[in-house]
Amino acid sequence: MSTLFDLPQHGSLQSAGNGSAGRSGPDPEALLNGLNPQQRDAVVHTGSPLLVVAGAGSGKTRVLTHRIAYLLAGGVHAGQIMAITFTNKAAAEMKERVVDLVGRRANAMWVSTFHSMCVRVLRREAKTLGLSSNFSIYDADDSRRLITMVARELDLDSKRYPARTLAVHISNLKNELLTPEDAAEQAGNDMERKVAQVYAAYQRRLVDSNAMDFDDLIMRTVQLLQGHPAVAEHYRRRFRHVLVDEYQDTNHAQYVLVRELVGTEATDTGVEPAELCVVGDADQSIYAFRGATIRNIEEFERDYPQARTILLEQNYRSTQTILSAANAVIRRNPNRRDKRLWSDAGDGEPIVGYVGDNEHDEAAFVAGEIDRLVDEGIATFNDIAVFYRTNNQSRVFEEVFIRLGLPYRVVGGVRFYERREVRDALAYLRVLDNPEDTVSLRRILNVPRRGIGDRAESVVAAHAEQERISFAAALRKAAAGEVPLPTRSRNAIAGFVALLDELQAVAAESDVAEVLEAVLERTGYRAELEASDDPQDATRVENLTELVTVAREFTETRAGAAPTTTDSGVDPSAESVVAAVLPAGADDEDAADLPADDSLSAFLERVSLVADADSLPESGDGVVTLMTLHTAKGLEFPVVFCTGWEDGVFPHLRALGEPAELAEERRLAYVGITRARQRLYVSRALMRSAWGQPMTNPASRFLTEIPEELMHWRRIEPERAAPQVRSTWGTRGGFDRTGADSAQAGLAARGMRSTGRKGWKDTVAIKLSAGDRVTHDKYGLGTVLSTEGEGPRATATIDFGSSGTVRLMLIGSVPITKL
DNA sequence: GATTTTCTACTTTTT
DNA sequence: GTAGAAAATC
Repeated sequence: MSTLFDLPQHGSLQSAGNGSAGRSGPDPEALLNGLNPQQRDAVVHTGSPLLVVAGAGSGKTRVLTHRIAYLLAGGVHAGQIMAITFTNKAAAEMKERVVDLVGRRANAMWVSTFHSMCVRVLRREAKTLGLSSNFSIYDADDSRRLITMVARELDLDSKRYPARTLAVHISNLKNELLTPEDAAEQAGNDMERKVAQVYAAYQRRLVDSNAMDFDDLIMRTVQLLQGHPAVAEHYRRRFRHVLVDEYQDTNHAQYVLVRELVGTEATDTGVEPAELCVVGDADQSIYAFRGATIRNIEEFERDYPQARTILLEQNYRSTQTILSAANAVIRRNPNRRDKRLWSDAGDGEPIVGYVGDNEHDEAAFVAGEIDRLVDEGIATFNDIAVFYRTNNQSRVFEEVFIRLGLPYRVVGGVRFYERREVRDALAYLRVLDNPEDTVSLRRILNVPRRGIGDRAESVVAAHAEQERISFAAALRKAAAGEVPLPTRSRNAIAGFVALLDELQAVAAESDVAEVLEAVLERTGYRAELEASDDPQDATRVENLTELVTVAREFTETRAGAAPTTTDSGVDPSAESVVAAVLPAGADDEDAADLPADDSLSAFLERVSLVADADSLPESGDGVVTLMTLHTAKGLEFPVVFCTGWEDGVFPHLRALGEPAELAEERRLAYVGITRARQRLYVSRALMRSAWGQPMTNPASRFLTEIPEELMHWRRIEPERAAPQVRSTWGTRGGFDRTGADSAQAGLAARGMRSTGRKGWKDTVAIKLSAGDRVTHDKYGLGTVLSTEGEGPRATATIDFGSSGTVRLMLIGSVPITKL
């Protein structure tokens, strides 16, 4: 069914690749075949910095890979090229495609994620920075644990200063390249002062543990380059071409890193700035919440005054109908550079809309429609994807799909490497690899239970602090009886220390899989799970077995004479987890810098940096793909179902009052719409249970932003608005009342609900102020714009989004709940 | 120190 | 509805 979209673009890629992959290198001109004029410009541009603004489906990857191939064909050595992506998958794909175009010599390029690239540099330059090259890499969970410990030691109220919040703040500071001292200096309120305090202690503890978190990897590389001109010059001399993908997702630290790598002017020794090419689309920036700043792409021309900008607006993916919808939605975002995607693929099918009574009805519609499309031969299961805003929305679909026997696969959710058992097992390995890794050590201290409780742990921790020794050292002293502890605790600790020594001995002479096996056996971890009658524990055992397989594959691949490509020797049917962990392109000239002789370190680094192991199903599995909108970025499907388009669900509740967040949600809608090639469905539900309670949600404002003429409504909201509901909550019918009347109606509804929850009196009066978010039994979700008057005369003007802006009296019992 | 119970707070998440 | 943490109890 994809014939409609088999445009010349796709064919020519193949021919350029196959025709020119010979040893002598491809003919540069052949690489331009089948490119449109803008793409061609981007490929051949030389000299000044280049920004390629690549709309969805405009052939961004083609431009990048062809540009690299073109450079290579023009005499640039592969070793002079650095290409940076955000995911390992994107890196592997890019390398593979360049290899297809120019052959194996492309393997000498550095194509990696920001983080891998930094690890590589940091390990190599460890001496310069005075750190040990076998540092551990802490992920978000490790770093949150460490922050919890630090906050507890500082006696912070864990309610007022939750570890999560502290972690976010510290991460933001690092993304802005601010040190603990900077943070302390500019702290303006209580939270910021505490954050600065925690940050300082946390950073000290990281260093003590010989560890870096993800943000450190970037920040410390920047510090390295800025603080050591000779090092910076070395890399600048070496990498003459730097390419950055998904530039809209870079944060400030990454932006500075790129600038330092490339250089802005010639060095004293005459090294000119490298050539920079960044590719991205501000409209697809959906990671601001992780620190990405759209500013970097918007201000590129200011950052690099010589820059040339090329716009790619021709889309090779979707029908014009789909693109028109995407354009119409994204146009509502303020302050954006206007960009209009167009296609010559024709209008295609209208966008199908559906309004379900509830989420089950919505899911049933989606399932039924999928069934029909496949039945009628319009699509295969593979062609179809279902998107939702949050992971928990997948459940309804799974239920219906199972009931109807539709094959599906949920992408994302709890990832393999985030599972408790996997992390526990890896923590053991990490302690064996880096005994100073306090977070991992404390994680496994009493896992499985061995009689070392909180009490004993804090005594040891306090002792470590007092004596200014590491936790590991204090633990050994405790085992030797040099720390005041009950005998029982002391014995337990002694047993644990002996166990670690024993495992250490195994680690010294075995490969990773064997060490892992020894850990699972000798700690009794596996035995405990096997003895359990909790069905979840059976899955845990399976996951651990899977982890052993991953380790074994890893060792085998490394042992086999220098693998040449990412996919060599990998059973295509093997779990994606395995594939993701295998060493990628280990045959470049720098392989010697890597911890090649130490398979444990190498394995741990791999699993830390390749956490997106549950990667996407390869096509051909014959399943429908279910995923969040975020996960969908970068993918495409012939048929796409965008579900849950309700204010409060999508856009998410938390974004309703914040213009910046709302804009990001809208970009998410844009991403979702533009994933579809031929058919797009958009649906919502009138009622949906959230947090155990049924909620009525108004239509998503994004839904109303799609021009009516592009839509074909399969089912719309019934005339009488909200349907009769027998539950103890909700409105009774959609009568068009005045504010006062609706307050009366709400009284009844509210009363019934309230008795069940917090009692009647609570609901009689409500205090609101501008910015508050509320739900109204009739109007749904809204944001308070302003309040007027006091006491019984108080009123509030509330923006209910698509339900309009309403002024309500706040007397008696308005059917309003403050969120 | 372990186990059970209660409470609470809920995005998205490339590394 | 549920997972993770804190508090209460054994």
